[in-house]
Amino acid sequence: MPRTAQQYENIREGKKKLIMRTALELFASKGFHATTISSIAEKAGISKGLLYNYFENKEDLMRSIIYEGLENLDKLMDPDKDGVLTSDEIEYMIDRFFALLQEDISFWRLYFTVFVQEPVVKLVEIRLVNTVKKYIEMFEAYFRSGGCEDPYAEAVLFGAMLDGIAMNYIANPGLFPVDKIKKRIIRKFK
Amino acid sequence: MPRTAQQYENIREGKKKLIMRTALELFASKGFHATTISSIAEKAGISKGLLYNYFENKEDLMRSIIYEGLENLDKLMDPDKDGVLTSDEIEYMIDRFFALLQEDISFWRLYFTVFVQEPVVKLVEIRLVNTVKKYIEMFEAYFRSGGCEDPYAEAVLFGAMLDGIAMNYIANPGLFPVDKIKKRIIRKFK
Amino acid sequence: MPRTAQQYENIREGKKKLIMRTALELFASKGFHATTISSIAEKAGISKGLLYNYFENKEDLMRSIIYEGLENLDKLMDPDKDGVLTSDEIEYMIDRFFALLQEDISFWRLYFTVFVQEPVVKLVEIRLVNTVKKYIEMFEAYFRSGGCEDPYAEAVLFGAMLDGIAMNYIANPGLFPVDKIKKRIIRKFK
Amino acid sequence: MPRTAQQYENIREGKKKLIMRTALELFASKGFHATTISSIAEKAGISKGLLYNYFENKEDLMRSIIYEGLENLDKLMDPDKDGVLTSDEIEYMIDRFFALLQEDISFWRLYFTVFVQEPVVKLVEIRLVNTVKKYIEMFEAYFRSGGCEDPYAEAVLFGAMLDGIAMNYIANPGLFPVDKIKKRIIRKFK
DNA sequence: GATGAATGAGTATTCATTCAT
DNA sequence: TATGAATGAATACTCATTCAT
Repeated sequence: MPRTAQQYENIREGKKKLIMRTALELFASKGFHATTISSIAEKAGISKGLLYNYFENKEDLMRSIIYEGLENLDKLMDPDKDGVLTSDEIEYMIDRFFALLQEDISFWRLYFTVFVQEPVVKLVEIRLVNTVKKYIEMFEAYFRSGGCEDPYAEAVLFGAMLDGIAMNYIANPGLFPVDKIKKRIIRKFK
Repeated sequence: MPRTAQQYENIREGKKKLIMRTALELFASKGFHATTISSIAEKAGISKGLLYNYFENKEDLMRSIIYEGLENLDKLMDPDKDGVLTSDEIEYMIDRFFALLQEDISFWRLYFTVFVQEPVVKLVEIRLVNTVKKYIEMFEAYFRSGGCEDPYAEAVLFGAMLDGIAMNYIANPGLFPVDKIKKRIIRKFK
Repeated sequence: MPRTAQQYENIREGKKKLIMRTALELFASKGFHATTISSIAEKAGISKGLLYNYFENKEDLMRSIIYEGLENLDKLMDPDKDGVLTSDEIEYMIDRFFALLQEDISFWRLYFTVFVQEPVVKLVEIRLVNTVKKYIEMFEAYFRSGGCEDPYAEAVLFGAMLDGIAMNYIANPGLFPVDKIKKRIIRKFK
Repeated sequence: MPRTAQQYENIREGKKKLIMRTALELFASKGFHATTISSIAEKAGISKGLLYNYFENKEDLMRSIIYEGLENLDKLMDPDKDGVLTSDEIEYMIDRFFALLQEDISFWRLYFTVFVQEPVVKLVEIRLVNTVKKYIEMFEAYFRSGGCEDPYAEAVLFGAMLDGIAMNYIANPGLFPVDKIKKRIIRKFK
């Protein structure tokens, strides 16, 4: 008597998450190329072969992780989904941004790995560019409504600053003065 | 025959520069792991074996490139070597920063590769942290002399912003509004 | 309940045939090694596990297919089972040979795969050699009764020719002039 | 002081031949898929890595072997290169055919492996079809000049017979009555 | 009988590095 | 100094087979 379809689905879902989480941590700490499939499997407590039951190959695994992360980002960062940020929403967003940064440093490390570095997976790059573009547009609208003279440049600068903060934070989480920086930003840009 | 020795030295120096320049471009465009020694040798027009006459191994080559880049950075960014930035000097520095960014995009790509991502070469990381620290200190002194209430946080924020700008620039050089951003920064921080 | 047992038996028999037929086609088109158990199961619409309820392993499946094919060959090619071919029987046999060739090209492809090439399954080879030997003996007796001076050589040549025809036919079924060849052979050897 | 270009060329040529000869024997006896790169390297007394200095991959190695074999066939089988066979030439050709068969049974085994079986290498197939076509045309011209009523069918039949003979020979070299068969063919077709 | 998740040994291929010339 | 043939350890990926359900 085989398992029911639902049972199989549950097994698959759990295992997939486990593999993705494990791989995320390793990719983030050692980099994509330096992380071996064997090490992922070992750390996840499964066989190498099983990994290929869930992901076509190493790149597919990487892509899946990034995609899921970007989806989470989308969900959490645009509260009312109207694409327009109020003054309170920008404060909330900055708050969420720092929270996410501290919650899941591994994802952000991977995010920058992809963003800056090697053309690891082209498909991811496209998705990434779109996400970035969407944020810039939201910021631009925000600064325009605030009467800024060059809202596009201000938006790009604001985005770059957030990137820079994230990057410096992940490079040295212990020494980075998160709270002070957060306050300064809110004061400066709200 | 001292001249002959000198000539040899010149040849060596020239070859070394050639290899480093070639490797820098490949590392920056394809990443450290994805760049093979063979491809460097081929692009530089030398044999694989010769490369090992000049560098101990692939990591040593990487490290040499980063070191040289950081030295150039040092030279160009602190004009009078007194570790103190005047208002004019900070404008000059910002100007130089953008100039360097546009002059040598490959180096910056590599810089971020190392900064954000994989612990490619530990020795480089130490050198990098020192450079960053020095800059932050200079910025801090500058903001303190300007009467800023929390000069350290402001310095970190300023540094992060420059990082973020550089990162976004190299991610998409054609679309990044360099000049507008430069103006805004000078106005904001001078 | 003997009927139920019989029904089970029928189900088993049907499934077994289904698997064998499916595997035959895949083995013939892609080769033994390049055909995966997964692909057989998928094409047959069953699970991988079930396949192992019917066959011990991949080789056993291969062997079963070849055995069954050779049995069919035996049945169809020696009408009166007396081991002696009359002139009419040889015409009938040639006719049957071409009919089988056209009916089941997949089996013949597999047959030659085993015959010529890799020692895929040793057990099959023995069975194969016996079948071939039996045919040669029949041919030899036929040519001897016809007064041929070297009936053994003639029989081997005749057998080789049939093999060669089959091989060329399966290599290029569309272009091979089956009917003309058949006529020529009957004229030549009857 | 590096070796001269000629020295390198000699080394490469010798090594390439060694690898091809070794691989031919293994491919022929065990089949393409069942032969591992490791086993080829080991038998040839070289490292696995070196093999990839000479051939792009396993398929490229296979293709190279078949190509070279077909070129040898071309050289040996059409003495005066005019594409026309005289009565003496066909006798010579048959003679050469049997000589080649006995000289290099490994190549023929491989030849049939490719001919009959798995679509190992598509490029080889095209080359093979062309070779076969050329022979058939030569035979057809020969039978036409001899006044045969259906020279094309006769040519195909003749080609098929040679194939069948080769196939039966390699399947069982010790038992196959080579000389008797050769005589019969010459008598029948000259 | 039937399922498909799980295993792990096996394989092709890559590439930094060495070294004889 | 310079070359490139040679090595071998490392790695992604495959697939026949098992087994809990």
